[in-house]
Amino acid sequence: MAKETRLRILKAAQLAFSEKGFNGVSVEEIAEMAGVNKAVVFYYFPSKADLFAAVWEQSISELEEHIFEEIKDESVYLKKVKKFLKSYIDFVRNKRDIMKLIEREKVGVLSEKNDSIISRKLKEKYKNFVKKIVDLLNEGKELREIPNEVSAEETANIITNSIGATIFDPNISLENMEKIILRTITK
Amino acid sequence: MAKETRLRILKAAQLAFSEKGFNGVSVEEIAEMAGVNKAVVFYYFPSKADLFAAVWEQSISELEEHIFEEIKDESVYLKKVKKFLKSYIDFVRNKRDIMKLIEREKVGVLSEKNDSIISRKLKEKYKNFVKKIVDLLNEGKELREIPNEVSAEETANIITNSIGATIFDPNISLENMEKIILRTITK
DNA sequence: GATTAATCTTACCACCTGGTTAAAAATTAG
DNA sequence: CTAATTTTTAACCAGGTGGTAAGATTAATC
Repeated sequence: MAKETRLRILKAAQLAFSEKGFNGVSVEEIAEMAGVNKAVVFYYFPSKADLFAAVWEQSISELEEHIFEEIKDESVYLKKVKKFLKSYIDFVRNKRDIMKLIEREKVGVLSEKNDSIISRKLKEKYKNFVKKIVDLLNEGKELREIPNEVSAEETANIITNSIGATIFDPNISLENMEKIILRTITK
Repeated sequence: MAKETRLRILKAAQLAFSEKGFNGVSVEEIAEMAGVNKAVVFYYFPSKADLFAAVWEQSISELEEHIFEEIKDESVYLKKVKKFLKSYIDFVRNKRDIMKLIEREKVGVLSEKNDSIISRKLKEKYKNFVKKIVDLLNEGKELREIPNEVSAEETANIITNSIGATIFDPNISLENMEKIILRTITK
């Protein structure tokens, strides 16, 4: 066992939180799923909230890396933005549990009420991800590929909030989503 | 007191659930907010889940009625769809707690694996609301005001998931959102 | 092989949870 | 005014919660 234990707990927590949400799952459940004793969880993570923080940061990172790694070599803007949407959709399809976690906990993370250092960091993490999309869109405006009346912040908001939500409605076609979004941002 | 007690509990629960989510709030908390004894809550609602169900159904109804009441007299399609967006935005602005509740619990309601009669009804309630938007959009396609390549289901998905989410980001301009959505659905 | 450090287990705790019960208070009906 | 009914109260319960303490086991260091 030894060193991979922490990772097993993280993975189990990711799945558990994605299925039942932070408040819907107990540390004992997570421990069972990871095949470890409950106290071991607290050995590796000071509290349930800290465990969640670790899961959140890792989940956003995975999404972020998956999307932006694939488009970084593309220099033709329109191709880049198309690749961006494709890889976003790809992530929703293949990493359903991570996407579900993000969708489920987004509200709790962004909800302004709690202002502890830990929750401010989680908020930051997510906002930073969105900002990268805003930057991508602004790049297109500078290149005159995206019309000026399409504001980047709001478009990024539309993209992030509507693509992820599709996992809760099996009838939604991601291809149609892609088509509509592309239609919206291009002339 | 007497008959209005039930309503006070409902209102308190609506606020409580919107702020902390179903699992994040206890029945005792709700009771305190409503100014009643905890047992009174169980006197009016058989269980916490039933209380939530009542809150959910009422919240969706309020949103639904607010939006569709205002547009039912409009016969010019483009005006109707513009009014629709305006009243949607109006609701987000003025009924923040209800919107927050819907945004927060949407995931839980839609992804509930347990197919109990109660949770199936909640899912149904929300899907029915979305369907009304789909119908509105399809009406526009029949009237040739909305292009065929803009699929109604996916557009409704975009609208419902992105407008509501704005409450968690104070920097998002609802007017810009409106502009973008209008741009998307019209030629 | 002994010492030290890292990891894991068992047992426990105080508190909170949704929910119940039986009786008291308030309201309504006769 | 009294009896029946509705509404509210306080006290309680069994099970679960996040979290802790102390010791046992394993692994690393000398």
